[in-house]
Amino acid sequence: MELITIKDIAKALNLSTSTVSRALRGSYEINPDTKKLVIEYAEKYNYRPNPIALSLKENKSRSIGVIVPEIDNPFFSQVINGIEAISYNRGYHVVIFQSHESFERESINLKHIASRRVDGLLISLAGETNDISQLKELHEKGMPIVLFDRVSDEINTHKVISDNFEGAFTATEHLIREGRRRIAHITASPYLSITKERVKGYIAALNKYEIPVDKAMIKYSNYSSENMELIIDELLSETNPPDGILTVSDRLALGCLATLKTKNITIPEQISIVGFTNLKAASMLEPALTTVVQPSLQMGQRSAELLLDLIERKSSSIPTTYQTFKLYTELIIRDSSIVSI
Amino acid sequence: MELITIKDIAKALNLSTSTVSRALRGSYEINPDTKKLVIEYAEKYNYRPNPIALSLKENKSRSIGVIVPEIDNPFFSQVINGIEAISYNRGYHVVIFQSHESFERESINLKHIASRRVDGLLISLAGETNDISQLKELHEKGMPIVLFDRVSDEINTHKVISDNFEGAFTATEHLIREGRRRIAHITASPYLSITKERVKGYIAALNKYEIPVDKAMIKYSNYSSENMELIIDELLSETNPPDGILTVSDRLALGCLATLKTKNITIPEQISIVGFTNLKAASMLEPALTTVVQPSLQMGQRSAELLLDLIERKSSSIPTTYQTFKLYTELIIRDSSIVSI
DNA sequence: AACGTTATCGGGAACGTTCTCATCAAGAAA
DNA sequence: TTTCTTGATGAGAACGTTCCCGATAACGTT
Repeated sequence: MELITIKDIAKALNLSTSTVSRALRGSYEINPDTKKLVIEYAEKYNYRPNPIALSLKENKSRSIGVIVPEIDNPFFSQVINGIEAISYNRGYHVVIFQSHESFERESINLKHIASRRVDGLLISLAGETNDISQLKELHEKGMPIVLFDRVSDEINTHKVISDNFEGAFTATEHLIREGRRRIAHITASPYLSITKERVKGYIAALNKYEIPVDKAMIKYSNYSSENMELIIDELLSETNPPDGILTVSDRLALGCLATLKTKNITIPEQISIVGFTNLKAASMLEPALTTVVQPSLQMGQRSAELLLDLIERKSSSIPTTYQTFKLYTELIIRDSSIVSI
Repeated sequence: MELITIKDIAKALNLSTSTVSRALRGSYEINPDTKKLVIEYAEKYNYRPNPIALSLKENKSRSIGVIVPEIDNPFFSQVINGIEAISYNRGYHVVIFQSHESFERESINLKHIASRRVDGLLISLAGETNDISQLKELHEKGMPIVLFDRVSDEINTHKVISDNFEGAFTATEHLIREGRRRIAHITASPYLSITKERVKGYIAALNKYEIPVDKAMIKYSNYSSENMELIIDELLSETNPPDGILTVSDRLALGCLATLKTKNITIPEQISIVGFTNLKAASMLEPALTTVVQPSLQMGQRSAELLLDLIERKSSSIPTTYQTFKLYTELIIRDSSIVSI
């Protein structure tokens, strides 16, 4: 029932714990006979080293923490998939935390992590988060941290992001080339890096085609559906309503689509839509949704690799120069944005 | 930079570790002045108890392991969401493992978990898994385990499942009432409990309406899309091809829909479709997909509650009688299965 | 004056490992 | 013979806590 320990083996075999420990890890200075004896006994009674004792001794847990806004979100669950794959291969465990877009919740999670049950941290900032001093402090205390997707300039460490500017630019340009001139942009929390970068890409595309930028066409949304209803209403009641919408995130794209449908607005005829989303069902939506897809799996893999390198390098105290890795997005054009024929 | 320990405090304040420890946990037998001194010092230098040391001492980690086939799957990510919510509230951490439907991978994960870095285990079996002796052994060794969704009769512990029989029965009956008489069933691995129960529900519905059961209409699939292509081809090349399909799981429903579309088969006219899926986009698919939705979030919550109760009861060694909790499914009827008007 | 209380505190074992130092016998070199 | 290697093993500290036992002083009781 209970797991056997090195002490138990030592007692049973009339050896010292030192000898057993060495025999188990195949030290050369142990008599082959003794070694065999110990190993066979360990085998027989299914000895497993206690990872917690190891952790205490070596002051590391071989596990990493991951804080995401929402696990039940295709983008993030794909990222976590990537993280898990790499971590698994390198012998680390993945401990999941959700911030639910809440600063307070994120803060509490960080506190847990600060009492280092984990060797490193992978985090994508919550929508509410405007102050990352706690994260910085943790980093300064020596915790290896890699930020992904929703990052911050205020902290100097590795970051892995999508090329949000390019993605938004290309998507907006596509809408323009399809003849749209009044393009709205529904995006997430204004604090988020992804938001800022995408807004920039959106504006840059408008500028390139000399289309005036109208602040009223840029809407910041949290993720509730009532909110989406409100936003769409606002946009439609403009004297000059939009003929195209660029939407950010899986949830917003879906919400936007649903809301427009209830209002019997034809897509793409009346309004074209492009989403930033990793929905696998995007091609089978009605209408098939044009989307900017992000390399979510790769983002998870890359982030995990960087973090684990950081963790393992830390011990050898090689100084590191931090970098920001930008992954390419891809615009997949489908019915929701094809007007011209 | 480094975290401070009780020893550090003791040294700095010229006290013993015992006193510091007691002061920190507010023991009555400590002089209020001393207590105040210690607490202020701890506060100032941001003392955090080392959870690993606690774990070693108390022989528990305050974290639970979760093994799911695939985290990047709406159903499971919703379940994990529920698990995380409960665990968070009760002060436990969630460690994620994926089996990728592979028995070997599941087995390796179980091995990791066996060297108990976790206090309990939540698991949904892999599609390949036919032999759960390892899981049973782990359970017999005293590891609290709760199975969810994909369970097994061979192990006696708490289980949380959807009413798969009822779900499949209702869905099949719905197709029959819509006039379908030749109903195929595309399902998952034959080893899985969910598969067996749903097949039973499907057959029971056919029996009720005295429709003959044709083994050729029941297809077991893994999750690759080539496989789906093959299955659909087989079904269509029957002398008596199906006019309705009941599909299990998010992935299969989506794959089935996509494949039928490429073959230009009209839904629901030529073939009606009902999926077992938790896709949020189901209502916006083309056509809107009739689905049996499972209470995934609740399943996660319930499972976590049961497991944590088990863990905390274990210490007081109150004997437990194990139960299987069945959660209700809901059939949401949409365009993909409505023929009659 | 001898003893019991009470209030505070310290010593040290224990959790499971690893690792640094011994220790000790046997054989080799002087 | 004496000293030096070499091979094989054990003792014990350390990682950070908690907790069981004392220990010590300052009192109060007889």
